[in-house]
Amino acid sequence: MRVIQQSLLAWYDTNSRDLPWRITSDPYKILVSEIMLQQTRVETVIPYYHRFLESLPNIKSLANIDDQTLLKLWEGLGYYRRALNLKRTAQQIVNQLNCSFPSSAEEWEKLPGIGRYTAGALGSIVNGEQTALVDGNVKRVYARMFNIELPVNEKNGEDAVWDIANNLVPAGRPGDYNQALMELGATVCLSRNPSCSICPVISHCKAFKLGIQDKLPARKKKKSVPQRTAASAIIQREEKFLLLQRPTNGMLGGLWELPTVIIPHLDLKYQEIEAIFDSQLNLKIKIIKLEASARHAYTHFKIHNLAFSSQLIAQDSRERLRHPYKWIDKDQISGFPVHVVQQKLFAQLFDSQQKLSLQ
DNA sequence: AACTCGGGGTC
DNA sequence: GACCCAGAGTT
Repeated sequence: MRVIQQSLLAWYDTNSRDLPWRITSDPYKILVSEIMLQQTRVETVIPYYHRFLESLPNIKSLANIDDQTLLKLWEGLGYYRRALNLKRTAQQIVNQLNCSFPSSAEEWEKLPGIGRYTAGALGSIVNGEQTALVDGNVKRVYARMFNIELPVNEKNGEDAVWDIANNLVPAGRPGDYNQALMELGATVCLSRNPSCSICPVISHCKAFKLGIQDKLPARKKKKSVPQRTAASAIIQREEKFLLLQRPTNGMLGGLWELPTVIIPHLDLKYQEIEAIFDSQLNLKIKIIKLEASARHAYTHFKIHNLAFSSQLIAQDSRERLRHPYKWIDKDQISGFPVHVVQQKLFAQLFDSQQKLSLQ
């Protein structure tokens, strides 16, 4: 075994954090952790991880859960497609693989929601296979260690890191080595102000030798994101209001919200917004008054979401709605998975006493 | 290769 | 504001 690998493993043995998915060898639990950790920080995942496994302790319980319960467990974690794909993976393991988990990265990667990184993680950690993995941490560590100048968010740079990772993953303790690499990136080889003085592999780091660790890894800049405006309708009937479910295919799929449309800009006349509700949702309403407003930033656009108290005009229009819907009491909201912009609106509408006393 | 798909922490 | 995080899937 090479010096880099020995140094990193020795460092990992005494400096690794006590993360909940590291004290188990249950493939199911490790699978759940890896999916949750995609593009999501360790500290964010931990409470979700515990709650998820408490409700769904094994692969069969996940395979059989209904989507609404599943999404409620995922609520606030983001990238909700991950949860639905994870369930599909569980179903394939139960029904097609007879409850036996894949035995290699190649087999893992055939399952939905498991790409190159996650397959490498599961192959090495669960199966003990000598297989590499590259995530944001590994890109940063290796880009600095080997002075990779190519942008790591483009194919060339990514391939360069994968080549190094494939060459360096050891036959012994591949799972620990891969985790050590990520642990180093998460706690020492930080994006900003890396703690080079305590780095166990500082003597192997080209960037440190050149004093350019702050300039690596190189990334191609992303373009700025557009601003969008949305209008939501608070439509009350007796003590209840109308909630719609978003289509499972698109963004925030399967989650619930007030009837909501995208509008071209902020200062449309009420009449014009009403026409958009009609054409987009088949919902004929009369807007009464602005009640709440929330802003939110997604990865590829920003949104300003307004909420208007409204009246339903055509009583039968609900029968032609393009989405699943429910009339619910405000106390029932907590039973539905709701995305964060709408949570912000609900907080303004219901949590403060002066607002919307419901008729 | 570019785009879609969340949310939150950080500076 | 911009950047980034144990990325994957689609076009």
